[in-house]
Amino acid sequence: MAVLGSGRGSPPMPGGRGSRRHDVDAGEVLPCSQCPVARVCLPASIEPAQVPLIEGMVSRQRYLEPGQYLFRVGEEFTSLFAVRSGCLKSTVLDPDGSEHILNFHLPGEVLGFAAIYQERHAGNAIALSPAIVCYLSFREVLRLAQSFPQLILGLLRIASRSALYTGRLTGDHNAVVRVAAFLLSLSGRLRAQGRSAAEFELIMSREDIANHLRLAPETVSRVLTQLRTERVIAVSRRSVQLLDEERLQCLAGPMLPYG
Amino acid sequence: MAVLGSGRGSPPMPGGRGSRRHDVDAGEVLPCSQCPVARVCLPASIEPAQVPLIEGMVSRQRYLEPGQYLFRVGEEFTSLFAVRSGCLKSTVLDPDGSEHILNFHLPGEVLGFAAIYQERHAGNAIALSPAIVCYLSFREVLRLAQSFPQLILGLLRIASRSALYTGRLTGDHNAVVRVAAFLLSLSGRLRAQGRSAAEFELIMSREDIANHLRLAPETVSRVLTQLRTERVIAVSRRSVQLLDEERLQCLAGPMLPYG
DNA sequence: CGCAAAGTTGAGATAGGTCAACTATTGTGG
DNA sequence: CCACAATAGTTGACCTATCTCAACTTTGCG
Repeated sequence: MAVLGSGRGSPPMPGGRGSRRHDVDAGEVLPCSQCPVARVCLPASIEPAQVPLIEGMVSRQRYLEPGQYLFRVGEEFTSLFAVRSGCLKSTVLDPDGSEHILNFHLPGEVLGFAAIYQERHAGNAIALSPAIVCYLSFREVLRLAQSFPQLILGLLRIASRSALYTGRLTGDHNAVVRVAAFLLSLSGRLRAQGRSAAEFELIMSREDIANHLRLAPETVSRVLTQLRTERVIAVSRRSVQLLDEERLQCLAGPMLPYG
Repeated sequence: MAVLGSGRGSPPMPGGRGSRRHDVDAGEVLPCSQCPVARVCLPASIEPAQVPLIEGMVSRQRYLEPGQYLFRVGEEFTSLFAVRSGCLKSTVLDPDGSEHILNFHLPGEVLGFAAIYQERHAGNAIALSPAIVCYLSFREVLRLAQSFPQLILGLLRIASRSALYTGRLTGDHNAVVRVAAFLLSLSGRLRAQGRSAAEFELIMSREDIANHLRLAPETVSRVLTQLRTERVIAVSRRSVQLLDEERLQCLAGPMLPYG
């Protein structure tokens, strides 16, 4: 289980350099009192009295450096994970070896669901930036769920939402639509975190975006350039500004940003 | 919307005509004692004592004619559904109106999960053949889940499996791979039902297959023809025979059939 | 400074889509 | 029972979005 520790991650992953940079950028660390679990799982108002119980699920926290694996294909599934800060990507692995990025996970989001079915992780999860995650012991979650029906619902809702999102992603939309929808999705999720939604940094590489959207990196690049040319966005390297959100919405098709 | 209009269903829904043809073909009706819910939700051995409780979830059953809608986009979500016989397709609807077939549901499978998130159905579910489904009152399911932790796990596993499947579907595989994987998936699921896995009828139209696999119907047709030419399968209209399953596996990439 | 990684841009190749004609099957009504 | 119409599927020819390959630029960092 602790294969994870490896330096800073990936197989190729050329030793991440300086460990000095980490001032936990990537945004604020969510206070544990409104740990993702609580915020996400419990619809609307969560009674303060429940918080401690919720926190009972969090068996530990972990700090990840960029490129470090949170879990790997085939590992035993024992926990779900909630992102408190930073960003991760999670993948599924086709047995033919190719890896698809199913989703990027921002603070407040929960990952690991794909593993429930086979009780082993069906893909990898890798930090894209310095990140802090809570471990949610699945056994404990199930135990607590018996006392808190809301929790069951919450879990199912998360699972349902992600299935829905993935389903939509499946759609045969063209490159512009996909990229536009992706930008809006990111923007919306950042807004949900109370961060700037109109101007933000892409935490992931073009290649990751391309993989996620099932496009060639070159295509992503071209589309971004095109959008810039049309003054819909401003992009330079990883920083993005949405200039004409309405038009972007329009390009994306009225596709829902995330749910 | 619903450009899919399968003959006798669709939006206009011309009250099911001839109610004469139905001898409940489409295979056996599963005995309620091993209703999908039990089989699917409860891993491995289900204690006979639990069966009645499980059955407590089944608030009603319903018979559907081909083309009939089980639920429609936007309807309030109150139940999950378990297929006892026949076959259904379930879709998600992009707000731009296009409809994707997320999955086909054979006996023993459960549908409706995508609706949990928004508490309304995010797509349609339509019978492809005469079908019988159980209604699983979601409220009741949640209630029972408190007494039967296994049930929670079961539900999450189903949700997880379908997310996984959809995730894999997302992959950018070419037409041959997709069709091959699709045939194997069907075959495997039929086998799981104890039905013939090497020779079966496609219950869905080429158009539905194409939509599901995100291809043009013509492409599906061409691929099938190609596979026939290469003696990997025999097809004629809707009947399929897997002649060289090994080769088919190989074409599909070692992609897992369903889970 | 200089290399390595990331990103951009261009040109040509191609898988699959689109359009359209054609065939086969099924159901309908005389 | 036989046209006829409607639906489903097949096949071909062409078109286009995207991929691939490759050169080039920029950035980050030792």
